[in-house]
Amino acid sequence: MAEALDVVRTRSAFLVLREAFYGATRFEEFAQRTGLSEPVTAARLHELTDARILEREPYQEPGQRTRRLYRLTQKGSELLPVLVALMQWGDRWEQDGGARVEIRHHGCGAPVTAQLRCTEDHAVPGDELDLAPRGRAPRTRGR
Amino acid sequence: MAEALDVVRTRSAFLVLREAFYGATRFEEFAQRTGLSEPVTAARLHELTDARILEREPYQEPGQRTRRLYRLTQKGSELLPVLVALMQWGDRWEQDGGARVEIRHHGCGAPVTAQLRCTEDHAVPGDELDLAPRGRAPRTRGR
DNA sequence: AGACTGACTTAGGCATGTCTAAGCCAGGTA
DNA sequence: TACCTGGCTTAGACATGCCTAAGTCAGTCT
Repeated sequence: MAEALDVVRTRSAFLVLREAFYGATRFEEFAQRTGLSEPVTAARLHELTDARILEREPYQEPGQRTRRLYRLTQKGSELLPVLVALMQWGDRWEQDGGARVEIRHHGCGAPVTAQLRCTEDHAVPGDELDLAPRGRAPRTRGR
Repeated sequence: MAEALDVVRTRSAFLVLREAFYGATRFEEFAQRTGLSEPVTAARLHELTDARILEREPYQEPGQRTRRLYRLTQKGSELLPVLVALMQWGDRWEQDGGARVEIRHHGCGAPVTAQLRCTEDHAVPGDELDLAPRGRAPRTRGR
């Protein structure tokens, strides 16, 4: 899980990723929205691109020079449940201020949450979960 | 979401939290399993306790002095979907080595995943999601 | 009483993350 | 041609994260 951790570990990487999900594509968009300095923004965009979480593509607006935009790859998009789960938890438990983000199903408009399901499609509460790390006895946690 | 980020941000905090889910309760268990040094382990346990993600409780084994054990609070337990989503992504995309953790439904034995669902109980793929940030992130330069 | 042990704390140091300030470069505009 | 602008890179400094080594302290065992 080392790489997964790296992606979310630093504040800056997380913010860049979050803005990618919100729809940022240009360098300056990332820098402004995240509030990060330009060097850090550049470094994170490179790292995320190297990790194939973002990809770069040249584009050109009329009367403008060619530029590069950054967009999420498939691998990057699949981090969405992590982000959603984090936001959800923050909204529920964080003291200062309520929800900052609305997450809704585009089709039906209903709010979206990240939840645990088994492949038999049962909703799985925390105390019905077996977490079995390599080599150790399974333990049930929760509540 | 600042606090949610803090919880997962540093490597050490994440590892401590992960071991709490795996079932660690004693100081030395945390230190050994995470591989963190004692000072860092102590600092993270304190911070997580202050954040009410863990709670301490004195206990005593026969013939032993009283000790404290650390366990997840309700608030802490609800971080589980975040962890599961991260592990799942890591197992799917990480190069070196396959799945390190098995996550199963205790009742039926089926593997568990974190997935996005709306309150109408539709499974929500990434491209059917409306992410609408309410109010832009303030520029927080200078920490 | 004195040694032992688990659970920490303190001190000091290197590595990493982030910042500001300044510079560079390519392409379009005047 | 010279200038301007977006998109970076470089340099230097400070803050934080993590480490090792060593010390402290409360209770148990002999």
